[in-house]
Amino acid sequence: MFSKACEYGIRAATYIASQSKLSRRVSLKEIADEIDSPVAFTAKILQQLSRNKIIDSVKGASGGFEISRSQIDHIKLSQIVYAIDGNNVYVGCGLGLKKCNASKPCPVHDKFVQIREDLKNMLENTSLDEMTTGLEVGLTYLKR
Amino acid sequence: MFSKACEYGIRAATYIASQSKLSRRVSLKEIADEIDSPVAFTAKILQQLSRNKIIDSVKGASGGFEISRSQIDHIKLSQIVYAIDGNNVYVGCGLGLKKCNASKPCPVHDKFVQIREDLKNMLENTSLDEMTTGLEVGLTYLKR
DNA sequence: ATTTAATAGGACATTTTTATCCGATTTAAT
DNA sequence: ATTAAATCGGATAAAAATGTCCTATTAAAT
Repeated sequence: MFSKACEYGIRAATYIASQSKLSRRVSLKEIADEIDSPVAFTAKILQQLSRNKIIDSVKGASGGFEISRSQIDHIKLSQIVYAIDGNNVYVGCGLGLKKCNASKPCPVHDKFVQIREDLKNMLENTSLDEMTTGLEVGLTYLKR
Repeated sequence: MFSKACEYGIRAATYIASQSKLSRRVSLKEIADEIDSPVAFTAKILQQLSRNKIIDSVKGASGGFEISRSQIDHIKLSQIVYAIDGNNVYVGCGLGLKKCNASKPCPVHDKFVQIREDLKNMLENTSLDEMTTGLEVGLTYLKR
C-alpha cells in the first residue's frame, strides 16, 4: 500500500505528536527506538517531513523534533503520505496504465476508483491527534 | 497497490482470457504487445501463472498460452494477485507492524481492515470473464 | 530426420528502494 | 571559547524489484 519510508513517516509523526502533547521534544534516536525503525533511514524521512512543514526540527544540543499543538489537530495522514509517496496511492491506475481514466478505462477502473476514494477519504479525515488517542491509554501501538 | 509484475499478470491473464473465448491461443510476443509490457519480464510472469494453474502453456511450434473456457468463469483476480504478490495486499499492517492485530493494533488498524476487506471482496468477486466483457466491445483497454 | 517456432529456465544487468556512514553545521551548557 | 549533543546533507552500500539475454527443451510441419 505505502512504501516503507511512508510507513515509518506516519509512525514517526504519530510518536512525535504524542510526545509534543506532553511538551516533550524528542530526538531522532528516541523516535527510531520507539517506532522500531532504522535510525539513519528515519533521519532522512524526518528531513522530508520537516521540509514539508509537517514536523518542526530544532538543531543543536537539546534539539530534536516536535509538532506544535495547533498543528497536531489539523495535520492529516493524507499530508504525510503525499509528502513521502506523492499522490500515486490514490490516483494511479490499479493495473498500471499510464492514461487510465473514465473515458478510456482499464477493466477495473470503476472498482478501483471506489476503493481509492475510500482510502483517500480515510487519510484525509484522520488527524495526527486522532492517531495519538489510543497510544496514550495503551490501546494502540507503534512497534512490532 | 500491486507490484508491476502483478499488474502485468492481471493484464496478461485478461488478454489471454479474451482471446481464449475466441478459441485463439496466443504467443508471448503477442501478449506483451497487446498489454504493452516488456517481453522477457512478461515471460517470467506467465511462467508463474502457469505453475499456479491459472493459465495453460503449450510448448513447441504453434504453442502459446490459453485458458480453458470453464476456468475463465471461475478464476478470480484474487487468485492472480495471490500467485504473484502473495497475500500481503490484504493482510499486512498499513503501518508495517509485523504483529498488528485486533488485540495489539496500530492506530489505524480498524480503518485499514475496512479498506483491505473491500479490496479483498472486490478481487474475490471479479472473475476473468468479467474482466473481458468490456474489452470485447471496446469499452475498456489493457494498454496506455 | 531436420527445421522452425514456440515456451522454460538459469544467469546476468539495471533501476529503485531501503539502509548506512561520516563530516558539516547548529546550539545549549560549561 | 570550548565542548557536547543534536540535526543536515552528501556519498555510499545493500537489497529488492524490474528487466534482459541466452541456451535448452518441446512439438508441429516439412
